[in-house]
Amino acid sequence: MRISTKGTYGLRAMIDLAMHSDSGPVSLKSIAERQDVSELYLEQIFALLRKSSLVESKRGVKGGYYLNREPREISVHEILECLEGKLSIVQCLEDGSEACPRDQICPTRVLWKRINGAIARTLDSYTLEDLIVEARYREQNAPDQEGGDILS
Amino acid sequence: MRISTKGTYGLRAMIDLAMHSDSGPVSLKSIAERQDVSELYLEQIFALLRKSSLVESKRGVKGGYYLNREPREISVHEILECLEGKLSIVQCLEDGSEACPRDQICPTRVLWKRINGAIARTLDSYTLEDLIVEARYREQNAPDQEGGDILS
DNA sequence: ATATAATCTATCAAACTGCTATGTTATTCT
DNA sequence: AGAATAACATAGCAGTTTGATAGATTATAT
Repeated sequence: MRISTKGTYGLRAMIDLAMHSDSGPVSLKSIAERQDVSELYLEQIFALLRKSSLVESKRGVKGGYYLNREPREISVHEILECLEGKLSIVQCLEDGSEACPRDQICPTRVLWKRINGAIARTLDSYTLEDLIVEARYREQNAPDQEGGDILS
Repeated sequence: MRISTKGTYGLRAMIDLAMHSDSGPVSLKSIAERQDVSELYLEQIFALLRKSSLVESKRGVKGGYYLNREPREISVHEILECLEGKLSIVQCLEDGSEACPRDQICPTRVLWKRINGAIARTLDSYTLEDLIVEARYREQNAPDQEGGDILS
């Protein structure tokens, strides 16, 4: 299964959320603005994150979302599985997939399992905190985009 | 990018082709029967394999396809890329994808690249020959399915 | 000549993706 | 109390992809 915008937006939103949660709940509106994605689409994404208890919410004015655990206690794997379902490079090894009649003789099954394993291991090795560190680093070292105003 | 049936059928078909190419070209009809997939669909798949020179063909009676190289000289990666295009877990790192305006600051990019790398490395480590060995092994050790006739 | 099998082009239904639209409910602030 | 804010819920929808099918043409062995 390829990771769709649901997963990529969601992960970026979680990083954004973590980086802006010093002063209470973070509204989807603010995340949507900073990340330049549809707020309505984010709503759907956060509905899933909430169901998996990765975030909690507070309604009304000054409301918004906040993380339910420390960033270093949240693996990227968890976030993506919550949004995309069990990740598998092929459909036949996916969660709800009906049993393949060829599974006993299929010579490619081993291969797909290895790839799924490699993906899972990579995702498990990253926590949300790791990505926050990465984000902060990039913030500092990014080419200055504000300066663009002057140059035309 | 998830690997679709195009890739999985194609890979299985290549294994099948390799295992039955002792006596000249192998027809798609025979592959389709053995692998239980649509012959017309296989045609589209083999059109791609031929364009990438992984197979060659001979028309007419006694015609069919044959491998252009030895199975151990053909990596699974090649076969799948030929059928699915450059494999990437996310669209933004895909081949024809337009440059992401956020690529300099995106904290998740590293992660996707790692996963793509892990997938590529796994696929590179398998040749068609490896899968043939796997297939022969499974052929021998599979639960006897012919016996089913007797038991109703 | 006939049967076989590749080759080519077009079409298509169903599913998925990436949204948008339209509300309703809860909470804070004035 | 009332207005503004923001989560929550459900429905719809255009565009793309997927997994084929259909029909016709060309090449080759017997």
